[in-house]
Amino acid sequence: MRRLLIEGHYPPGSRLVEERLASDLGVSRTPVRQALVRAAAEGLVQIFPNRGAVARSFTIDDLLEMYDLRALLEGHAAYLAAQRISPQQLARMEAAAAALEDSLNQTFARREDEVHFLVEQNAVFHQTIAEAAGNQRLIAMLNQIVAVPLQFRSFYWYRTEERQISNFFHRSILNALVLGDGDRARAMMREHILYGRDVLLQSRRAESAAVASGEENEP
Amino acid sequence: MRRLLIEGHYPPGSRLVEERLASDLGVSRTPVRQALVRAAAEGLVQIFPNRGAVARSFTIDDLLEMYDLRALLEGHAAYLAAQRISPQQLARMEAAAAALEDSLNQTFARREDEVHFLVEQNAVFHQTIAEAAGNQRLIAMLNQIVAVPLQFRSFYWYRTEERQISNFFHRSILNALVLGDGDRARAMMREHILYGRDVLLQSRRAESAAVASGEENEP
DNA sequence: CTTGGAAAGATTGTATACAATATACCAGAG
DNA sequence: CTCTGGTATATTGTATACAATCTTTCCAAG
Repeated sequence: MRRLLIEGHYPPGSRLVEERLASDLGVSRTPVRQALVRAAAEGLVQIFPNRGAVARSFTIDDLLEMYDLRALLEGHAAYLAAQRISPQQLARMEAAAAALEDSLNQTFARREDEVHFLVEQNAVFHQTIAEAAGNQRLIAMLNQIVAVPLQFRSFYWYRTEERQISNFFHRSILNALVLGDGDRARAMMREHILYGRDVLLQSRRAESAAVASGEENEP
Repeated sequence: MRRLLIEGHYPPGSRLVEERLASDLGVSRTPVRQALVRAAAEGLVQIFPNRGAVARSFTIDDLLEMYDLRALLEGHAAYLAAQRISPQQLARMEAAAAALEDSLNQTFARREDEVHFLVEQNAVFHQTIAEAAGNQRLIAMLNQIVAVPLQFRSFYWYRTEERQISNFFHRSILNALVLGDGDRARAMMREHILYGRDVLLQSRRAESAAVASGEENEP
């Protein structure tokens, strides 16, 4: 809920003074505090006793940790889904995969709209698998992990080549699920996520290097 | 923190009225609310908007879900630990395993003390592996999952045969870690946990049956 | 006897006030 | 000029008061 506000608006590492948040949101400190406690439990902010909260910043190691767990959990979800997924759920995934493919030939009014659409359809694809796995706690854990890198990975959706590879993985996973082959579904899902991780890290490293060198020789 | 209070004191499914908790703990509603929000984020209680919180009750299916995830996560932790564990950590695990073995021949003043000791040493063994895996988020996730069934599994520690088998698994895991064999460590950890699951479920089912049949033909 | 609805009671959600704690700033001594 | 100590300010932690919402009860009509 407040997650969206925190993710986008407040830069990582910045102090979150309760009174300021309260006036920003037009409420008093009480509900703000609750939201902070909750966000802290989800790992989005850190609360230091008597010293307030800061928007949690994520290092490269943090991202590695999260992607490692995501590969494990989503791989497992895909494995379980292969035995239990319903025709309706398969249809929804099929539609999402097709939408992601079609979008390569579509043109959007604004780049933001396009990214938003891609993130949305991708979420449908992955959430349907988690749902089909039929483990509520698994879903909850994935929600915690998947949400975090969203603030970074927008760039991911800008490059055509990565999108094509991503689409290919989606089709492979879908195919394995249709065949009920849990092992293949898991393997493909793992690769899909670890590939996404590598793209993200490559980009982050390039970014850091650009910043380090002064960031003025860019095209 | 409040977790301990909730686990032991308030029966699952009971309403947690804020004012009552406040007077029980000698504080006002404000900190109680925060604790409830936090506990809800951790899955220990459920909060229904405008209708208050209830101590979450866990069905057999919930336990199956948790053990499934625990096998996945701890198995993964054991796999990672095989490559990274330090001699100090191995020594700590060795000591815990030995303590669990020795306790079979020891006699305790009270049964409660014995169970407490066993749970403690077992926690050291498992937490050291999670720690050696070197993934903070993995540790956090395991803490959430492992804590919950503690309210049920005390019975587990009463039977000699199960304890011997559990000790055997501990030795197998330890041996695999010493050899740096991640695959074996993962396989043994998975079996260890799934065996624990089966024992727990068997007991729960027997319990339900006893309740259903009137619970008066018991020795 | 059952059912609909309104009022009373109980409980949660929010705002505000005050106390406790940490941080920043300034003065004075070394 | 630097370091130490104290005071002032800012911010968090808690308590209490009030508003919003839900639940229960009771009464009347069918």
